[in-house]
Amino acid sequence: MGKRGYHHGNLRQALVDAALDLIEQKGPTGFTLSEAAKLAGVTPAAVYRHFEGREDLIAEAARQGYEIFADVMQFAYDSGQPSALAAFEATGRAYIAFARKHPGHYISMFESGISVNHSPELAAVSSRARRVFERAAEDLSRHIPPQKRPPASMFSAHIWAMSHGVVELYARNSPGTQSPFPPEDLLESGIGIYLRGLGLLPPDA
Amino acid sequence: MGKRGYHHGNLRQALVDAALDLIEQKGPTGFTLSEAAKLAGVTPAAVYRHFEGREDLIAEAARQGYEIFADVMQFAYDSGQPSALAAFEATGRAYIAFARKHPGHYISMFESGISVNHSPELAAVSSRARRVFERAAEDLSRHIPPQKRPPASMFSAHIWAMSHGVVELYARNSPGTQSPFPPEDLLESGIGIYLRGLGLLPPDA
DNA sequence: TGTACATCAGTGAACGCGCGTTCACTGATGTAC
DNA sequence: TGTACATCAGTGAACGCGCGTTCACTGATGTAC
Repeated sequence: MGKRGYHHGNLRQALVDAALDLIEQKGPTGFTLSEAAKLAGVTPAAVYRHFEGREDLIAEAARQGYEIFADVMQFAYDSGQPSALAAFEATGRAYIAFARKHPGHYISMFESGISVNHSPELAAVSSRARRVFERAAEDLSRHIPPQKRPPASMFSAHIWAMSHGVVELYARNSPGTQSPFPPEDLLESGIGIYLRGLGLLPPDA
Repeated sequence: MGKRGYHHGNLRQALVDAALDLIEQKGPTGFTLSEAAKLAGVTPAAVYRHFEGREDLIAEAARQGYEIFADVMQFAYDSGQPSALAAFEATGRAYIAFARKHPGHYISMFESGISVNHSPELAAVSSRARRVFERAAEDLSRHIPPQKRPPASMFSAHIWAMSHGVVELYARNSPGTQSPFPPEDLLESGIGIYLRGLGLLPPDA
């Protein structure tokens, strides 16, 4: 199944890239199939050779995003081993690094309104990403005395929520508000305080 | 300047209410000026008697949202006095209660892409809301020994981020994901752990 | 190597649609006398 | 109280636009012989 040759070469991926560009620039609302086609140097009708339609194209952008996201998180997790704490903190940093480096993907995944159940592939890769996050939380929570240990999934939900909140509120200039601190620092210090609250960091580091 | 009488009575507010309904149901993307007019029982052109256009209508919905939001936060803050901790926790709870009770407003404010600088009124009321939040954080941070005290604005940014993240990720069914915990509990426990990390709650409550 | 043929990615024209916005108007309401 | 007039909220028709999508087609590419 050679993709080289033919008229365009690899229009499918070119369309995904165009969509990511547009979504990054103009938000999920501003993205139109026609414009993505134009950006890829092709007629709107050509899109239908590769995708079922507009939503399907966004879903593919999101899928590729989750794929990168899951890989990046997995790599961060692995590289922090064997320390549970280091692994956990690395996944936190990887989260925000991903959002910064791949804003088009991030928006497709979390702000485009696409359902994670759009396709089985999308559902699969999104839960792969979630599992990395949860595993990091589980490993770390083993260091907490059982009687005061919150469920690992709650733990990871807290961190995910704070990460996402930081990205949405402070890592974009959109709300017109200036972020008072660099998002990376904001998240890192927030997670630090949270982990201290769990007794996983010394009380006065 | 009597608003009663005339043809409709109070079309301006009816349009805002219609917009809020639509935004709540179909997201900021799904909202159209024409549909809002139809919902208010009026021709699209009539909207232009009261608003400059589509964006202006959304901005007014957001403005009313911030107004309610700031009031609610202020009330929560006041009713937690004189305890700084109680006041702080009350504003946290008020945040998520607002998001739950006024989803249309919440979306207009934070997800519609409207700039907080659309109008001076909008900018003013949004910073009023932020100030309540920051004041609660400042009061509370006075109980932290100065040398290990983070800036109050960072503190409030952490809490705001976690609150927003919980709302976006777990208080909507949109991503198809089931929330593993009620958002209220998730946020309350998250804030509790965070405050413990700051030494503002006993280590094993 | 050269020719005939099959494939199928991308074309270009067309469609119906709902959008936001404009404009001259109309007719219910409020007001002056 | 009644009549003439002014106001102006909402109408209805029209606009140009870009959207997503369809369809029969064409012509560059790859393949068989």
